[in-house]
Amino acid sequence: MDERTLLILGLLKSQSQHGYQINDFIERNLGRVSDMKKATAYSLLKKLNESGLIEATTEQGGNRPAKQVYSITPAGEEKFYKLLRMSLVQVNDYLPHGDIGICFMDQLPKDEVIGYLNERLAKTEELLASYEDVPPHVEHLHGVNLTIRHRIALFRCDIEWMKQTIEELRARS
Amino acid sequence: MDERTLLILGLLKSQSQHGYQINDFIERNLGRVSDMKKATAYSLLKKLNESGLIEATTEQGGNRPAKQVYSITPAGEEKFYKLLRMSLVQVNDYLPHGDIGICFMDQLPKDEVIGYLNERLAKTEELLASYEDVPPHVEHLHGVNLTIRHRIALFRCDIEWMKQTIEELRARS
DNA sequence: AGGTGATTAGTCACACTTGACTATATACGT
DNA sequence: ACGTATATAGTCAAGTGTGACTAATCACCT
Repeated sequence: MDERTLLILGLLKSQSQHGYQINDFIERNLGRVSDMKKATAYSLLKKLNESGLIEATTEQGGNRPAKQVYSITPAGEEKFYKLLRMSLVQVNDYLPHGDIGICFMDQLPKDEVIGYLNERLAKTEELLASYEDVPPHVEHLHGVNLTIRHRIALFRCDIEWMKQTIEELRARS
Repeated sequence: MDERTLLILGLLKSQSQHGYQINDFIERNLGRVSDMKKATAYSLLKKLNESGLIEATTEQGGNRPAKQVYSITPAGEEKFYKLLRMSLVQVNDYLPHGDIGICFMDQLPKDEVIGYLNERLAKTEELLASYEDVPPHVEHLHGVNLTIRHRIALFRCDIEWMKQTIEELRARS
């Protein structure tokens, strides 16, 4: 949740905006960095507002319904820097999602498992290709490009591991 | 949540046991594969019991309070195999935890960021070493060893990425 | 026989997250 | 002028996950 707070504060730091814009930006540009959903963003905005890290001004545009425009407060900026520093020193400890299945692989015939892993391997290679093809560029967020490289590296690592695992299974008596 | 169901069904498939044993086994042997907490395990057991995938028999031992012993049902075994197959073909899509901070790194002085990343690098190397040193061995769950290798590979990948990133930051005008 | 700490066994209130829903405004074709 | 599709802006019920708590038993010392 700290990560998500950091994200919202970071976006509001560069520009005041309302919930919709924030969610839109995340969906369009940061889908590879965060999977926060709209409803979560709104509820976080509400919480951050209540705790004084951001403040809302009601904007009346024509005869539209009123919208809230959120801006970061000084307290919010402080929190932003604190969370940013925390995030930068934080070790990534992966719990790869699919590894519980790997634990129980002996419950299926070896050849069937090899088939599934090959399927997974192919899908992962496709996904990797989609990252390699599209050179990303989020205007003022240079760091995003580094995260894309990060994920490419992780996919390659996963692919190597799968190949090695399949090889080893094949070699089993 | 499917992953967690798979884990519980898998453990009950090899042996009927109560909630405490399940949680204990996860904490002791599978801390590197799942981070499911005790309360979650109990609530899952309850749900799986209600939906007929497992069944509970009350065990009265001496004058202790009664405990529930859970066993997998035929429906549960079917579900187990279904989830296992799903898990094996499922692509891992990493959203590395710390990458939101990376996105905003330009908000801090370059040298400060390099300092933090070096700290993170050192911590990750330590963690990697702890995985490399202790040769793991979970008796009847041979697949666990493969997951350990998986995580070692991911740590190495992360380390490479950090080194590369730090290098690039250093090289910036 | 009494105290202390670990082990066994489990519950519960609370926080977080999201799918599905509401509702207005704007664009655009016909 | 009218439908209808899309963008804008947000809410809410329901599900998931867990820290903190309760409570009995056991091991061991003194």
